[in-house]
Amino acid sequence: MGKALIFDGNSILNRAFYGVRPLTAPDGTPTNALYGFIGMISKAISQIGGNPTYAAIAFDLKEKTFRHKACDSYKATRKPMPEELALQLPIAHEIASALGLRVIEIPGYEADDILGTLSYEFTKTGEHTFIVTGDRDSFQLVNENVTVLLAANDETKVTTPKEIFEKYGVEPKKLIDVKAIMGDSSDNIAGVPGIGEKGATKLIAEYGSLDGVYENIDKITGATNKKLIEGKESAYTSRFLAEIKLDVPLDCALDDCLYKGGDVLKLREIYTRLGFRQFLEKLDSVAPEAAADEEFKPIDALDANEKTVYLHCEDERLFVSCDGVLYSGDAKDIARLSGCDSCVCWSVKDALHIAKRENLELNAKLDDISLLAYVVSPADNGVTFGKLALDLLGVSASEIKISLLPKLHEKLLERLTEETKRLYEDIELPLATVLCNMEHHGFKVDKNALDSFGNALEQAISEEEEAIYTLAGQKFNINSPKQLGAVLFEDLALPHFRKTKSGYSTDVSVLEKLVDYHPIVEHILDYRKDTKLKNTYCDGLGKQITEQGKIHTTFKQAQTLTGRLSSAEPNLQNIPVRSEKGKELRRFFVADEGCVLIDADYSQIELRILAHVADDETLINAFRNGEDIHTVTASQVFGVPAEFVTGEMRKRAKAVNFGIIYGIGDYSLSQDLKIPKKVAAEYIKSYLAKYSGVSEYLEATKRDARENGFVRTMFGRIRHVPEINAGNKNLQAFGERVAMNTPIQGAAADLIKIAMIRTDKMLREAGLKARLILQIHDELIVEAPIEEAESAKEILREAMQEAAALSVPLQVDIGVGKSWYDAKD
DNA sequence: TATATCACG
DNA sequence: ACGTACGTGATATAC
Repeated sequence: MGKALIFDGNSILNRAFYGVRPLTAPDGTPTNALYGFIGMISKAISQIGGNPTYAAIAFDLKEKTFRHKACDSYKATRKPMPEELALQLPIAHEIASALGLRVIEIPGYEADDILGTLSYEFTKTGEHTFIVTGDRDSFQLVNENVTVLLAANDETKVTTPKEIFEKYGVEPKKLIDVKAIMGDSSDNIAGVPGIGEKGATKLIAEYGSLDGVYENIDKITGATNKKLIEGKESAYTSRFLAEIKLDVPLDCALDDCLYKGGDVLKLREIYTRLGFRQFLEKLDSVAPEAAADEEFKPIDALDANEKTVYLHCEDERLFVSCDGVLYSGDAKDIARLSGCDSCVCWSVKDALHIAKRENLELNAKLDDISLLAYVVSPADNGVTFGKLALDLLGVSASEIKISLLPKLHEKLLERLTEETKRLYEDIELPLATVLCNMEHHGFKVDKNALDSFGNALEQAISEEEEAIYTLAGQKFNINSPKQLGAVLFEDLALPHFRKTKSGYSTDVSVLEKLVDYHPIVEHILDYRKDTKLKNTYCDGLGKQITEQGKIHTTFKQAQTLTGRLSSAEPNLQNIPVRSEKGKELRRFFVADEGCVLIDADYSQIELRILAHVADDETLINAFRNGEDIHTVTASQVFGVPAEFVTGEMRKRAKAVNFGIIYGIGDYSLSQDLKIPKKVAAEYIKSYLAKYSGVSEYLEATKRDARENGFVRTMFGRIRHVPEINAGNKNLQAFGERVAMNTPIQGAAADLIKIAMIRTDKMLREAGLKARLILQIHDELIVEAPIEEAESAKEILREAMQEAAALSVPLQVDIGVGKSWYDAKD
């Protein structure tokens, strides 16, 4: 017996639209529904074991406001399709067809009726039919030859007659009669008013059908009887509407639905247009294109003198394109590039690292393609070659192809605006050199002390383990949220406050609520803290210490959506500080011999930027007068003079200030402060009333984002916010928060980058050996020979404080010490 | 590979 | 009725 696979096109496209986060093609077309659509179709094909004999997809035609028999209110109340989805509908047709599905639309009939008819016809030819849909209407079609695959967000659930009987208590065909009585508001089927799913199911299970119910109407008593009699006409109309037709006049022969596989060329074209890299790569693996590997000449043959060269460095290898000819060589061959006029790199920082190691200077004018791409449009999870090649050139590539660098460079220059050009030239590009030096310099760490701290933790962890096992009365893996959840919420029967998609939540906020219920909880919290410190910091960092006793992080400069740097392998931007025990780790981050560390951080940088960009009088005055900002906010929000602000009021005001920066919500503020949502909402309202400049600014920013599709920092950095115009309400709300937060967080990121470039420059010009070694978003660390400490400190202060002239002063707090712990006070 | 958790600003 | 603050990276377990 062969297999026939048929899809409810509108239904799965709709599911995909609401289930997949917003995505857009390079030209701005929304593509999220298409992305999910393709995924569901491929998944269904593989789920039925591949190679169906027949494959088709049914769509509703647009003008389906009536259904065969006059019923003019039918679906009249349905909301119109959101524009973002409507735009994707014709492309879905195109894709379905390219995937090898026969597309069927019949005027006057719904997709359901087409599916019904097809399954009926396929059953006659001896096929087993699989119907893929997102809603349950098709369940009435299920029988031993017809299976429904219900496409949920992530999984498809197979539905057989047996399962329907178990779940609904009637056989599939009887679902029509059930629906005739219970109705279906989403389909505007009235049913019998007053009887719902339970009652309808019971009636049909007992009397077999709608006719059976009315034949036995005398046996039915009470209110149900009355409702049934009054609703009889509606019930029969509803039954007509609920029954899927099996005799739709198809406009094609069954043989037209024979499945012959997808059209790879056509799919490649569509996926490229839409920016679907992953699907493209899958196509490539199925039907590899004759993409000839790049051929390289030995680099000895290169004469770069006064030329423009394109360079990519990969570990120890160099790849160069010059005059359209490709060369490859070793790190040492970077010398061959001296004398070139212009060196366009994928990553200037990588190139500088190699040059540094070879004790060479790259004198040419340098350009950085990844950074150009970053200022043009920062990407989710960072700028990568693959994404860029696809967006700009429509080429699918999983690794860097040197031959494409010239084209990418050209395309990016076309997209550069005056503002992003300045951001690139004045900030990102010069910063790359600074970061290279910081990474190369590294941070000295006392490995022995780190190890002994780790051993002490180990001791504590064992004791906590013991206590936990004893209190639980069993041994189990405390690190497994699943096992821990079972112990806490089943064996010990503690109340669970929250669930994750895979079970009970066991995170701190939950555990903290449980400490008074059982002594085990305290131990688990300690165990969590200590294993985190041991695994991530003692052991994790320990592995990264070089023979020279230093740790060299890698700063990713084209990674975040806001313009911040990120630090990885290891991450030195999340070394503990909030807890006393964790903070101890900073004692092991030390200055080199004869040196001290100078640690400087901006005070309230984001609120100061908010004051400036929002031009809020109250906020500006508070900063100009050097007042404590959280106290001022408390005084405003709670309507009391500053001298009457209590510690608790200040704490709450501080949370409100954070909330404003993040794009506030009453629920989250209430969670944070452990106060009722209503009270939190009042705080916010009160804040926005007092800080009218901020309020107006936030509204204007959201409006701009909706109109332009992106937001911008005062230094010209942009971030696209497609979410703000999404169909999904939660996503829209997220888009609004992003729109409010990014200009602030982003400007702070821009500002400290400027400060870093200035610090580096000023230290060098002063002839000092002191150097920047670390950045943690609003904090800079310089390592300086002891005798330079004072001058380096003043340079750092000036570089940071005068990085930009805002309408409020920038305040920098500085400490000096032998270790990071000592330097931060 | 994805999820849960937790470290930071 | 639902879901809930912005931005990251590392580690563990479990699929």
